[in-house]
Amino acid sequence: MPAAAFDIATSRPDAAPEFSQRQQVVLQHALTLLVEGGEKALTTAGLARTASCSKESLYKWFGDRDGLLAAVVAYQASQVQFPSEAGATADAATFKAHVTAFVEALLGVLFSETSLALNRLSIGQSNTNSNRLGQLLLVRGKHMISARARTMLESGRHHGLLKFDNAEDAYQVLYGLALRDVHIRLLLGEAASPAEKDLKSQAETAVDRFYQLFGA
Amino acid sequence: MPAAAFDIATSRPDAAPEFSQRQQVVLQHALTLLVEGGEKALTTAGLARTASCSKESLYKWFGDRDGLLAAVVAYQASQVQFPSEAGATADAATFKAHVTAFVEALLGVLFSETSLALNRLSIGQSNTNSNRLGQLLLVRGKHMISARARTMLESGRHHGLLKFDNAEDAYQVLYGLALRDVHIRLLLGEAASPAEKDLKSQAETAVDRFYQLFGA
DNA sequence: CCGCACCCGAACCGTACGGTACGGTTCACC
DNA sequence: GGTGAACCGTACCGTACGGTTCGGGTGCGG
Repeated sequence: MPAAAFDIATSRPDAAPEFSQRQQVVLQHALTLLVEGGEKALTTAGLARTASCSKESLYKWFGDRDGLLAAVVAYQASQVQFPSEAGATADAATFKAHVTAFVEALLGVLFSETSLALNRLSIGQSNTNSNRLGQLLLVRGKHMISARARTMLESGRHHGLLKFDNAEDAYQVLYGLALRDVHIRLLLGEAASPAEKDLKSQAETAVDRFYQLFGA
Repeated sequence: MPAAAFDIATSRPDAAPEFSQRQQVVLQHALTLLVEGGEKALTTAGLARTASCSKESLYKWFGDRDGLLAAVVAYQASQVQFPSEAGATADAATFKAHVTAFVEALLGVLFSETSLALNRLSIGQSNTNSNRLGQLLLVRGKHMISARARTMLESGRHHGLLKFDNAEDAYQVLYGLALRDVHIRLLLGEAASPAEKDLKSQAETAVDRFYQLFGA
């Protein structure tokens, strides 16, 4: 992304955005504004003031305001990292622990204020301008995660630890058991209860129930 | 709501809004605009033109634009009706069928374009102006439904058909099994797959799994 | 020293939209 | 027929914000 404006249409979904150092700092400021005040708090003038850059640079780098929003989503998606799963299927106990760790990491990401803010942004824009943001968040975020999860679950099935027909279906059940209606409630602005903030026990409960349904 | 502006702060959460006939027609037009083009498509001038009323009336009835949005949410929430549960716990089979019907109705509501549009609207506004819309949707929508569901599930437990400690917890699991990540994907603008549109079989699968976890 | 690339800050423009004011019409009621 | 409330249509105002332009400053290669 050296000189041309950020264009989601021509960038491969799995390609790293490769923003310059300066641009990443600006995008981080944009993210902060979004978390604090939602979409209407992210104005080009406000971002330029906050990040101490000129509006001219914003437009040179990101094309227009939509490009800026897309860049923020792409940037944040590239920041999310999940724990590696090397050799996680050694035995039944460590595999289950690995699944639990995955769910806990998933909850940690989805319940973070930045993730909530970007989901709110993408959802709010999802019935305008051909819905680029929603697609971006899905492709760069959810679909990547679900692919990771499917390979993990299929590894468990391959080792005789799990039993299911359709990995995608099994993952969706695991997702539902872990998230239930908490995600939508948080998106709507309700505060999480103390129990819901205990991600570790939430993940354990979800995985226990998942094993009741899909354990071999 | 005869002459005063709609004020969420003073209206009881469980009170019917009681909009006049004319106002309901206008709110229906507003809902249509929202479904078609999202929040930015609902302008006061546009609504006045579409509904053949004057902006002056809009401001007299609803106070300001935020009041209009709140009125739309309240109006639509008052329109949602669930099947009655009279004598549903006669025997095990009819109770399970009743639970399945409830889940199917829940899916039907949450997957409808109007519900999706209002959720998008509320979520998009949830970090601005003290988040009145999100609270309204939660109180008038989700919490009412969850109360209905809890009494239904507790009736099942009372008749020895279900087994759980916490009805709220059990309901959330049922919700998660039914919705999984479909709701958030629809909110983000992804189209539902053919299988996901078959609400009846979706509900049956979810209830079967629910019974595996909580059946007596 | 010159030119060039890059960037900041500020001023500027056009427009869309929230909100208000006003004249004219309908209609119920006396 | 007179009166007043409710309402429509339209014109109008103020402002916020997206987007552009311009002057000036800094660093660098030649």
